[in-house]
Amino acid sequence: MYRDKTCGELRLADAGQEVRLAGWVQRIRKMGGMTFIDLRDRYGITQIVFNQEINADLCEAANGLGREYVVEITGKVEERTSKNKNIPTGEIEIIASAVKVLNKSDIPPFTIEDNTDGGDDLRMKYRYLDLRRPCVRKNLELRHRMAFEIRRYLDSKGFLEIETPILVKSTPEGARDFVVPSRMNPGEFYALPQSPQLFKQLLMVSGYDRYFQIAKCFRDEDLRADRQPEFTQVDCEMSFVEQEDVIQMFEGLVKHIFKYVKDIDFADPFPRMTWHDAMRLYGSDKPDIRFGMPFVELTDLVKGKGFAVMDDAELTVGIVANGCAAYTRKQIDQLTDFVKRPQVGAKGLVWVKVEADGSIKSSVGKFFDEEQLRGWASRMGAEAGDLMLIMSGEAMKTRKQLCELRLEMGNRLGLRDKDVFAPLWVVDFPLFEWDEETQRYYAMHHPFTSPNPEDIPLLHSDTGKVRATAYDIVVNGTELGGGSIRIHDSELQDTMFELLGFTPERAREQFGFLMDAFKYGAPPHGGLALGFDRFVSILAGLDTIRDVIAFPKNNSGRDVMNESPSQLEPGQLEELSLRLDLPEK
RNA sequence: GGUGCGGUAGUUCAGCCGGUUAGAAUACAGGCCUGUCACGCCUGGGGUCGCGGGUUCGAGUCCCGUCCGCACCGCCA
Repeated sequence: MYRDKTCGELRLADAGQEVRLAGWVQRIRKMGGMTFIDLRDRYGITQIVFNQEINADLCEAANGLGREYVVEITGKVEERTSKNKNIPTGEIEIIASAVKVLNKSDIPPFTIEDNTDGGDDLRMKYRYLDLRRPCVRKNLELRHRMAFEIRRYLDSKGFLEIETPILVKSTPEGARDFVVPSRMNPGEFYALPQSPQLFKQLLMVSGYDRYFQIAKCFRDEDLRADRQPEFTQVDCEMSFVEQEDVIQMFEGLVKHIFKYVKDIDFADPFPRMTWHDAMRLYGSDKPDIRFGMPFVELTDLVKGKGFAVMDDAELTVGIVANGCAAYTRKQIDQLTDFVKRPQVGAKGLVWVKVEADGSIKSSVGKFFDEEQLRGWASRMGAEAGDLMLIMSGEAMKTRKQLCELRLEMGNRLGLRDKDVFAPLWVVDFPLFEWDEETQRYYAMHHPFTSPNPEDIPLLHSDTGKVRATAYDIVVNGTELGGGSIRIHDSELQDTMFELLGFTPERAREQFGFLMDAFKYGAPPHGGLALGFDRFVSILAGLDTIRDVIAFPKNNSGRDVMNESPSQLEPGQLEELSLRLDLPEK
């Protein structure tokens, strides 16, 4: 052993002990006659002292150390004469009697501390150094503790963790697959799983009525701050359950983890909102309900007054920003620019101020008289000092645009506190989504999602209206997870495939094994998957999941540390019977 | 595929309306300093201004292209 204590554990009570520590040199402070070294490991920092008068050679050796050298220190724990209250070991220091350099280090390209001088790009290139920083380490520690506690909790509820394959069959539905060529089966490919969906349903057929897995999933789509091509889900499935049972079970898990990590108690059940209400009131299927500012529709009030924008619009809808009537022209212009950005894509923004003295000012005074505008204010509940922000256009688009504006106003008004958590179940999702381009229905969730039993008669007559037995759990505007009750009846499954435009042959080719399995006594079942990376990042108060993943990919799906993806040797391609056909540059 | 922002010292950045030898902080090296803990003070080294082309008497600065990074839209059942 190179050490008998860590750099984080020694306290005043240990004074007098002879100890051996090992770690990295965080910082050297040379005072002339004496030298201080901050020695760092995973557990903390301990100050080592060298004194010219006591041991000149040793002090000289300490002066020769550099940042991030790996050293073994032997010495005696002593009470400090001047204590440092900022660190747990700040009451003691080690009077060194021996120093052994276990390894030297080049000068690191950035400083190894929470307030590093390194940019994101550089930190990713030297991720192994970045991971030495306490704030990054804490995120991975949190991730570990959450994974551990989720396993413990689900185990206590009788769930079995069962691993499912990583090399699976490619399916055309859903996200793009990552594919892996099969050497032994030339011209054929595996896919990496987008989720263990089909396997967990098969496990239900097999009678493993409570399954879970902390599973790596893969999707070959473009990245975002909260989207990586490989990510982790807490994937679960239960048999003999209805929607309510699944919601109860995983609300329990989420509450437990909030209590465990944050010591937050949610006394009441999480609120629930239908998908329809979420879209109507917040313009999003994952509303951030840390703050109000719900949408209020004005379509009927604004038509026929000669304002073409609103006359022609399918929907006119607004929000009230409390206390923002004092916004300057410049501030309102900023909001207008915000919604006109290509990412939001609105044509413009109508505003109405109810001034502090009760008078009305607006950008549409030419078209609407004061009485009409007061009618808007009364419908929207705007009072003196409030600002109404109103948008018009095609219904779904306008809702999405106003949703962006609402979140922006939430940010501006400081209503999106990272330490406040507002979980929410969104239920009654539509089963199908119409796609204009291909002129067909797609499964909003996936093709195994069961319709709401009440809506089964509508399947053929009013397909778009059919509700799914599907539910999402949303926290602070982030989709934390989602699930559904699955179809366990092969006849209903056939109907689904038919409505989704699968020929029976194609359905059989893609999902034959599942359809076969369902012939042999499939129990009613359903489940849910939680985005584990997102869960950790929400609890860590981070905007990006990259900081809770040890070795994440960058914006272009590259690992800048090991420079993957990379080209193959020609021999490898040959072995796989593959030839490249790259476009000319 | 698209939009926006960025790329200047090891690092983080400043550099105006194009004009002398491209700066600061930090890191690094040397020196001084016996109670520091973001120690302090002095000195010093360090630049392919991402790359290519263009405009100009003159380009870090303007234009075009390209590469890279970040955020977002599309995409993500």
